[in-house]
Amino acid sequence: MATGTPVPGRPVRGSRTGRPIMAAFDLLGRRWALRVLWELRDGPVGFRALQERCDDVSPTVLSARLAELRDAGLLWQDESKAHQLTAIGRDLSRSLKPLLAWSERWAAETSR
Amino acid sequence: MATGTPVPGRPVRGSRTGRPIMAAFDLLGRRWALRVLWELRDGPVGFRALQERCDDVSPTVLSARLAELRDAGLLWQDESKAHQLTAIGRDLSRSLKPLLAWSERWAAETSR
DNA sequence: CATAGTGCTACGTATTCCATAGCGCTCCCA
DNA sequence: TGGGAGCGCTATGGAATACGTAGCACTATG
Repeated sequence: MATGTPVPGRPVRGSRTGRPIMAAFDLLGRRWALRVLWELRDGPVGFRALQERCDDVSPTVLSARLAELRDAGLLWQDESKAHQLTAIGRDLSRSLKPLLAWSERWAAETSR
Repeated sequence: MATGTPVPGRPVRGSRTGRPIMAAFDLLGRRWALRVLWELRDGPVGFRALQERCDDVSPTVLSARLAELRDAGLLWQDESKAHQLTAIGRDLSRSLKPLLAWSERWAAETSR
């Protein structure tokens, strides 16, 4: 699984260029990846708690996403095995904030 | 396919709440969704051209993603069948800009 | 010990994605 | 007016991914 993790600088699934944004799209465009980052935005969370927050995602997939995001350097595990964001991971989390605001405009738009 | 499209205000795959951000995660967390929005950021593009820009994504998936994004109100087709962003779609595209900047910091971080 | 809780893996099934082929249509130019 | 080239998009079968359930190993607590 480690070698399949998208990382900037080398070709990824869906792009031969290795451009960072393409690696990001590959990494984040996998099921539950965005959600996991989102649920970790306020601090460390254990495996089962994280699973609950993600509407009981199957442990198989959660484990795979966590491993990928860890390999990509976005999160890590402390001594108590809890998962939490790294500095660059928190940075990404902040970069996703505009998405929250957008989604509410989208909701307003859609309900009209 | 139309009924499976995530839309804010009703339950989506991965969340019963229907909160807009969750619908967005479901919609955008599908393969090629982010990439398609990205490639449409500068104006209308035809089906085959879009396919090329997305590193020859299979037409099956491209067609599915386009239908979902269309149902979600993020893009539409003009008379010549070219696909382009709606106002709210362009808004989302702008909201993704911070992601580009982040991906470059990530690349710098990773190569060290 | 026993019980309960946590982190995570195994494994079989369901869903999604993918590659290739090709249909129907329009445009162009002989 | 017909033949070719381009377009948008769908059909189909096989490969990859996600899902759901069960359960193992470990720790803390009684």
